[in-house]
Amino acid sequence: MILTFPDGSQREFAQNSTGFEIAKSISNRLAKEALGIFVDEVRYDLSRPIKNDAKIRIVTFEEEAGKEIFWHSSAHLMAEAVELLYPGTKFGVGPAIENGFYYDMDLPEGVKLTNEDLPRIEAKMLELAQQGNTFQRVEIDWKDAVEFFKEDGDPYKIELLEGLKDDEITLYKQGTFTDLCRGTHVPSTSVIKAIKLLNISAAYWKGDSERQMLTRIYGVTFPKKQMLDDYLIMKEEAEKRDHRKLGKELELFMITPNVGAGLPVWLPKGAFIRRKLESFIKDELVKRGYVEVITPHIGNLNLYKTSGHYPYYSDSQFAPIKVEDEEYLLKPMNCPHHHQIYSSKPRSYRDLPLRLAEFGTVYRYEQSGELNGLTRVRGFTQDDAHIYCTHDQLKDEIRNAVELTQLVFTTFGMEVTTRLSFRDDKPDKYAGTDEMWEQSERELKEVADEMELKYHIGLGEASFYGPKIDFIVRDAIGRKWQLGTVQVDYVMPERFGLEYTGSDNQKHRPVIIHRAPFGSMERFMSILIEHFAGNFPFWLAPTQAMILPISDAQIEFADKLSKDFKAKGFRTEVDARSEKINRKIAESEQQKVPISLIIGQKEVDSNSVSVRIHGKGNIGVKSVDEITSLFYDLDKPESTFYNFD
RNA sequence: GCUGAUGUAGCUCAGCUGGCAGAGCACUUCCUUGGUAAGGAAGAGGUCACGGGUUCAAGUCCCGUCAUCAGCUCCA
Repeated sequence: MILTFPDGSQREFAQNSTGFEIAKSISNRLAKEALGIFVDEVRYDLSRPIKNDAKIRIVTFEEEAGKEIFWHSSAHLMAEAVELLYPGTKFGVGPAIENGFYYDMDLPEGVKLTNEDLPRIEAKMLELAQQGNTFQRVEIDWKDAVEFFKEDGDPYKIELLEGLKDDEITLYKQGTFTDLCRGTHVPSTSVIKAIKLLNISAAYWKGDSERQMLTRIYGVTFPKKQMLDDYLIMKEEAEKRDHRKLGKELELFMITPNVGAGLPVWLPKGAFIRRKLESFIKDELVKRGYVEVITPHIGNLNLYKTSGHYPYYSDSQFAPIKVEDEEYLLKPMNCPHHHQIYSSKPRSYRDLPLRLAEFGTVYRYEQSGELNGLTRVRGFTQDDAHIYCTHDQLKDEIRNAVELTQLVFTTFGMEVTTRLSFRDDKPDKYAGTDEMWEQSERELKEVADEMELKYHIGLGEASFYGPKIDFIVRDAIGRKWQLGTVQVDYVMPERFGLEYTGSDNQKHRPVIIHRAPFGSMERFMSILIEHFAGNFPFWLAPTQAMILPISDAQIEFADKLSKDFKAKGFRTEVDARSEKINRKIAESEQQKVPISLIIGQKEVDSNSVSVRIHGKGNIGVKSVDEITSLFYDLDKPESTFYNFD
């Protein structure tokens, strides 16, 4: 048979040659590193005979598919270890994930695992890996498979089989462990050289909170020990960026049960950065024709009954406040308030688009288990705006809103993924007519295509009143969070009876765009802190420069310098303690102050400063005029990534 | 909300099998006046998350509550 390689070259192989033999014929090294083989885009085990002419591609750990095979096989290995250590364990599913794998299992009565048990399982896995057991693929009848797992006493596998009646069933066997699995697997457990089990937690069977809670163990493995070491170092570095840790160290915010879970309190430095971000956006709003409004933190419950938020989201709202026969809700959304502003007077098509903006604080009763630093809270501020426009204006307005959101991410150099959040086929989740949905999804997609956004479509991710374009970022430890959002809404204009008078002197419904480039200030701050690892650029830093006199003799000069800088609008402090200069520098660096200005007698005599850039070091002496002009250059968003070289 | 772990000084953490509450950093005072990442000494600082229980005796064991962390479920 003729096999075609990825580079287009062809070679003849005996029929029923295996991937392993093919790899071996290329090089011994490839044979050692190969984990699987694509045969006409279908993944094969290396030991599986290839029957016909095909396009093939050998897979190693270097690529995603290789990692997937490797980690999925590792999940089987872990299951084998657990089954040996805790006989009677029943197994759910054990997939590869982005950075490793997990396996969900139902441990025998009375067995409770904690993180302390992980090294023991790791050791067992390593022992089994070293045995070099092969993964054997067994094709089997559906009935025989059910029979097998009945005997094995594993109800979860039988349930999985129920969903696979029409499929070809395969089992994989390595050592003493046999699993229902479609594969692919590594040739032998011996390729797994380094193992780290990361944590142990719980997960519902099939993700259904009504069903059995299973024990889930997460782990990661590598073909080389060094790769694990690198991974662990990276992970440690990432944890250092955690905004909860930095928020405390840099005194940015605090969360205390005395105020309430999920209700962050902003300390002076964090509040400063947040205000700075707000004014960054406000400058853009002026340029883009928005007008600012201010609305109260609570609103009549009827407002939310009209909008439909109340029935849809009553579970995640704070209970209504009853005052003199009226009920009020801590506002979970700003939109109904803004709609009142729209409808406060007759609107003409000449008034549109009307763009109402507000940093509006909203309150949602998130489940206690969901709360997480600043990324998931119960009170947060949206950089919200509602754009009321005509159909003709809609696409332009969506485009403008998306551009503003992109400006935010490019300014800070953040990597985002874009998702078109559309509805799924569960009609009770959504309001509005099919026509409205089809139209608004089409329009969103058209804009996304015209702007050449790279996006994926998230079915079922829409809000109840319309589809959205969401911008999603990752935090330091890889968790994904939605930040910016642009949403199309045909439903609220109906519900609130919003109208404008057209050029035809007839009444028409406007369309609404909900949009928030940062999303929530709290969540954005959390991501920003992690993104910069606390090293805020000059224009955002609460203290921009720390002035460090070497001895008491220079304090007077330092104070005068600081006063002059402050008069120019810069944020400088003087460290006048009787500490050695090394100490002062160390602390200024630890506080991640962008610039330290060291003042000795030489600098006083020559009206200059010795300049030290955070994370870079000493860049030499500059005159006071030079440093002032550098400060002016640095003090704007465009200088976020200023290069000091 | 669910499962599990954790909660000791402002911070980071030790405290064994129940027997006087500990360290480093930070803080205060004093000494030191220095050239690019932590000078020295002394002092002060605690309802061991909260509530209950067992015990002669509880930071330590048991129960409950709250909070935090990990994951699941949810997220306008």
